[in-house]
Amino acid sequence: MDKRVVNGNNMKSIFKHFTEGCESMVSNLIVEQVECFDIGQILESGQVFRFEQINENSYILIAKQKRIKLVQQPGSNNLMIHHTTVGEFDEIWKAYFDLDTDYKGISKTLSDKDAYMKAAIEFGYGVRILKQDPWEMLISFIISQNKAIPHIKQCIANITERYGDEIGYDHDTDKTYYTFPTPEQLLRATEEELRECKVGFRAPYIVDACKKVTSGEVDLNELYILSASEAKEKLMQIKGVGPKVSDCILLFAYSKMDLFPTDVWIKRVIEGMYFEGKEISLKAIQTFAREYYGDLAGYAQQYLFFYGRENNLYK
DNA sequence: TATCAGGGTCGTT
DNA sequence: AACGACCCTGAT
Repeated sequence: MDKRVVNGNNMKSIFKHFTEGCESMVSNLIVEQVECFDIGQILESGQVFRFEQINENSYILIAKQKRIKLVQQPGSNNLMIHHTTVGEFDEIWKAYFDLDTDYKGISKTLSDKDAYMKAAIEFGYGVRILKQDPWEMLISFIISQNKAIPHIKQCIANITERYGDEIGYDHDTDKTYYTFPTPEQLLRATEEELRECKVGFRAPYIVDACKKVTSGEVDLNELYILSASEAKEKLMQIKGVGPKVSDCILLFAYSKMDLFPTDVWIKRVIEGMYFEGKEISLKAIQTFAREYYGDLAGYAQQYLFFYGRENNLYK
């Protein structure tokens, strides 16, 4: 058994590297001492759509052109990642899972705000904000509008099966998985074909996104260096991308952490917690969040979304 | 069987 | 600024 210990990031994580059986040449990895990290909470917090739960403690995740299996025992600070390597961990997963960010400090600051936030963070202590692919987030959140999460996942799966490249077969789920199609690959899809993927009235929006991204009219790489409001303006040039969808893209792919995507769930939670259940405008919620949570608004949103939706609060 | 809402946005008043 | 329409699906 090949065993290796690597150390050294802000979290002082230790990685053990091992190979298991002879099923494949790709090895597995144990990440030790992960803080504020619960893989189930992270995946179920509504920011990512390409995963499946295998059992209570295991998930398959498709991201970064790869398929990994994640296992974490309840309350454990150890995370096992199957089908990956130490090299891949350093290059890909460390950033993807935002492991260099001090969630202990962030959750402490937010918990001290008020009892509601404290309760939300106690409930979702292991929530993190992933750093995902901009193009995939753009298409995924265009699809998300006026849809339930299981349906969103289904549409995205349909699109990847039809236009992505095969990644491989998974024994646990008995399914074959595909990459998320590139803008060039998805550009080949007609509106009618997209409707066959069940995206409905969003099909022309996806066509428009493909055109504007492949032509360079909207440069997704440029958005990293733009301010949140400038980037938002760019994204909203694409049909079907409004304020909520662009906020999600900028939070979940570009780490613009001061944004506060406001959907029906968050709206209800904020109204219930801070406005005595009275209905207030989206604009008022944005203003409140920006002032109250400051540059931690994005994190607050994620804790509140998970808390509110998992507990069906204020419905 | 019918109605409704779901991580909103667009086009029309 | 307000309002209905919109594909499709699962829950009542």
